[in-house]
Amino acid sequence: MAYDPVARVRRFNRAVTSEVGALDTSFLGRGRPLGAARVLNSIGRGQTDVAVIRDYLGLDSGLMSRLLRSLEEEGLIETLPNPQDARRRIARLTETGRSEFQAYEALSNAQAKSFLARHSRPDELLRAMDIVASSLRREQIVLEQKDPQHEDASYCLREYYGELARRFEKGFDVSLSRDPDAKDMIRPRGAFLVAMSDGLPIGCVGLKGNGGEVAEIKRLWVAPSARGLGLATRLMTAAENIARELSIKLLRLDTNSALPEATQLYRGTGWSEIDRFNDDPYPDTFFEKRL
Amino acid sequence: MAYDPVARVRRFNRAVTSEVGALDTSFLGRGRPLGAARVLNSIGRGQTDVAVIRDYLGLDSGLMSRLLRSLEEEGLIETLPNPQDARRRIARLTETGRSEFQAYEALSNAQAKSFLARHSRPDELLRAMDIVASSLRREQIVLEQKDPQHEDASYCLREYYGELARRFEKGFDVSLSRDPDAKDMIRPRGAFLVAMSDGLPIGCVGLKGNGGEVAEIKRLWVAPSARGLGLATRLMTAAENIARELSIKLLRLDTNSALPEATQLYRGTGWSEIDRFNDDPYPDTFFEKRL
DNA sequence: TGCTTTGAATTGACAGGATCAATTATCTGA
DNA sequence: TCAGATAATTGATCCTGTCAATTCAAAGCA
Repeated sequence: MAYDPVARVRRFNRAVTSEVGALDTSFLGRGRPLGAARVLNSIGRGQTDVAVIRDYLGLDSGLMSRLLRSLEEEGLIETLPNPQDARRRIARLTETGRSEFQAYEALSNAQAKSFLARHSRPDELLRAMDIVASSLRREQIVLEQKDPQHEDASYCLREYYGELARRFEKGFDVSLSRDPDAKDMIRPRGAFLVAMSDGLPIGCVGLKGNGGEVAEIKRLWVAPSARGLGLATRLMTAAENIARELSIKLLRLDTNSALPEATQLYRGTGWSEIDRFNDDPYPDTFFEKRL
Repeated sequence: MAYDPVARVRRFNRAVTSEVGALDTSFLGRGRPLGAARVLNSIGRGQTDVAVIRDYLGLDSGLMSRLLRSLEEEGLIETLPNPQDARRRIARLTETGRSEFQAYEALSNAQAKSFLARHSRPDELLRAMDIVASSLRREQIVLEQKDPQHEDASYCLREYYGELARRFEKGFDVSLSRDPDAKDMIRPRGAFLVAMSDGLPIGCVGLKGNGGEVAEIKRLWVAPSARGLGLATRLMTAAENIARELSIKLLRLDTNSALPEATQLYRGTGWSEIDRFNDDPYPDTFFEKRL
């Protein structure tokens, strides 16, 4: 019944190759070749290390060097040797560069806004774009340890609570649940991992310890737009590895049968079901894993 | 609660610009620059008119000329003047060119397939890619008059019936409905329009006439991946214009209150609700519009 | 400490892609 | 029939991206 999947992927590829060309030339709107504009943008977005930018943009080192030189001649950036390693160089915007970067930002934002404004269901469109972007850049998803009160972490937690509220028959009220103390999810007692995809938080997991040999896995969540990429497994593996580093011998977790994909994940990755070990009103299924 | 929409659009843009670069170089896998490969592909996909290809790929005419020359030197294509207009040229594949094109096709298909295979929810991903592709190329959506029994038309109709079955409480059985005779939706009695987006049918509408001054609008459908682009309005306007060409004075249609977006569209575009005018078991709301 | 190896950035050389302007051939409409 | 418009080609030129050679600095090792 559905159209050939391969044809649909290729249609997508054609759409982006032809539209991204147009997107590129719009960067030329300020009279600067695309390469230079991309470098300027990376620096403006906070990258300072030349090698990191080169790597991120996939540029040849010779070309990178020339692009930096031309931006320098325009007075937009200045480069200086990295104090830690004098072979490397770091770049930063000058005052002029900062305002030029702001001009690009304004253009890009306006373009993005007008793209959304032309659509009468922007939420649907954004959801779709998130799915595609996460999938295209799945190799670039990085797991970062963050404070559970960090903005990215609390974004994930809010999304997680929202999803529980939708999926549990009786809803979900975090104040009735055994909300873990943030300190228990920070080293050395535990950890909190956030999966970041190009600046967007798309998943998280908490390792809640008490200094002893038993710890709990909490708050495993993957954004709907990032499901199917194996991210939950990756988060769990990373959390287990941190637990081993912290000399934890036994991990436990609770979950709810209204989240069958989670239960299935645990069963498939070496967890075994155990009896209830707390009086939290929400979970109905309990697991442990010996490390 | 949701992340800044503009940031999400820009994240998408970064994802495709960086991945499309990789996609480009993969085209180089056969030792031919991207431009030449794209031209070869367009010709292989059935485009013959050089100016049309140039326009579609957004190439400079000088560059296009050189690319054609190099493909000709490789023995992959031959060009000859357009018999209708000797200023223009048409291009077609030679036997060698055809097999080279097939090699590209095989590579592209394999790449698309492996992209999907890396995802454990390919249907979700495809749906998202369809939404994005339709939105990016909304300007390129064309409405074509087709026989209702044409493959693209019947694909739309099957999807349409499937959607009715899902949305009507009692389901939908086309054999119980007043299925219009295909001949009534072909000129000179009527017409059937299919909205095509780069080869994929994404919407349709039927104009069912009987040779007189009254006709009916039937089978208005827009693919879920193309909603929000104003396509339904565009299809309706086109159908009305064809009706005027056919000297039709009054249009009628029936619909169901389970499809509120349709009812809303009709109310907003000059249709007025009337009494039931047929005994079809499915519709419960009826409209007419004087042309 | 001196030596070798490795890594980062720069520079020159060069192939190829992209753009502009001029030219030729052809078509269209007055 | 002729002026103006359009399509393709060609030459000139600039820019981009790549390769290889060079310089300078860091890291590892005897």
